[in-house]
Amino acid sequence: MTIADRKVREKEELTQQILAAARSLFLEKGFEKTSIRNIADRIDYSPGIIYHYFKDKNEIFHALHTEGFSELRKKMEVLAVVENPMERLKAMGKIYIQFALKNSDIYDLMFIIEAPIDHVKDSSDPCWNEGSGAFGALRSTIKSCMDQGHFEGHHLEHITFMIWATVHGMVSLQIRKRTDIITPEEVDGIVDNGFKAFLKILDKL
Amino acid sequence: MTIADRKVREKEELTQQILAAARSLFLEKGFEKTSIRNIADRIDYSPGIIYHYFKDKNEIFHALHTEGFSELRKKMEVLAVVENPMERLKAMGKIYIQFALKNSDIYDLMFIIEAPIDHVKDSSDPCWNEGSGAFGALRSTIKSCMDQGHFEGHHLEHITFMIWATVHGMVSLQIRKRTDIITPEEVDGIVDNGFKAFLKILDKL
DNA sequence: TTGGAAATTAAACACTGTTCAGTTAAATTT
DNA sequence: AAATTTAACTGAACAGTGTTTAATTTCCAA
Repeated sequence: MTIADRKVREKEELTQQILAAARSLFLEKGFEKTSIRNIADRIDYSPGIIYHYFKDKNEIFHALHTEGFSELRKKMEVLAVVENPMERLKAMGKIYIQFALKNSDIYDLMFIIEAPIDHVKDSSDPCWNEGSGAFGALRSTIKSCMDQGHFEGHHLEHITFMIWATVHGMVSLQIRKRTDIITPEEVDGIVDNGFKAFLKILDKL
Repeated sequence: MTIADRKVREKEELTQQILAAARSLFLEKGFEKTSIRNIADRIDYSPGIIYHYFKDKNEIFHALHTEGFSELRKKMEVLAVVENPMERLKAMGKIYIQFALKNSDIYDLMFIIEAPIDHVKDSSDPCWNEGSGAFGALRSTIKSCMDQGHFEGHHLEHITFMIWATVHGMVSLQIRKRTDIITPEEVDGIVDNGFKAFLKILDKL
């Protein structure tokens, strides 16, 4: 089986090469402007080969999308040590913002870009799971907050969505350069300051 | 001058024709998938002619972008009658959400799409003005709220950004189809419910 | 009617994602 | 060792994109 094994390994290696090239090109130029030919050029193969490893450009998108979620989840894992759910919630926001602004192109892929994202609707995607996913962690943290008496009178799903949306709104306005105008003087800190204002509000709930 | 006048009129008419075709195609297929040739086909001209009326595709984008802002401003104008600033703020949110969800492609253009939007950074764009723009209205309404004692301890710019981001976050997640997963059972009402939760919070501030 | 300016076109350029008939090389069978 | 099958890979092609430009048509003024 050594030959078959090697073949499998080689195939896996080329898959990874394609993804690595796609990822780096994507970080340089963005998803839209990264072409199949760009990727092929970088790994010294012809454009056609990529279609033997991925159905189309969107499948590459999907692979990077999944990568992004598992990275975000990894960053969230360290928060397991924070016992106080309210403190944990705040820390999650901070980490989320950090992740989004430091990996804005991947965040773009995950939450902003429009794409034939059938798989995004796939609820079985692990990133959404209660146990393993980043969003499950958010929901269950907020649940714990409610168990402690916070967010009284609120529906779990609604408040979860609202909190997510607030943080997403801030970072996505920043990423898509819509913050420059409302506060032309202090663009850099606007997300941080907006988040601080949000925390001040959450503290009262 | 009648001939020169007619020429000017004709030129203006073709400009409007191009914009009308672009707008309708754009609403059908989205900005990215609307091509210069599509627009030219629809008005029975050759593709080249468009470049005599607009510098490039982005200038068409710009024109529609500006249109969108003046429409939003128009919808906001009716709120001048609402005396209570807190009530006015809530009504603004409702109208903003309505506008975004009913004109999601234009909203896309205004706040989500990535584009060489040099003009978006142009702070002189009337849509941002204190007096005439939609954002000025938001800011000054929140200022009035603060004058009445709301949002105590908050910085005007920060709370304005945060409130805007919250509403933007909700509609943009909806528009880009990221809501299906967190609440697969109730997608339709999630923005409304999230907004209601937000209002409940604002009421306490 | 003619000359020139303005409006419009057609063709080209360099790209894009994707497909597919071939070539090439390697593995299996005879 | 030779023949055959299988898989990997290529390169050219297709239909599309935004944009430029040389040529053409249209139209008005002298």
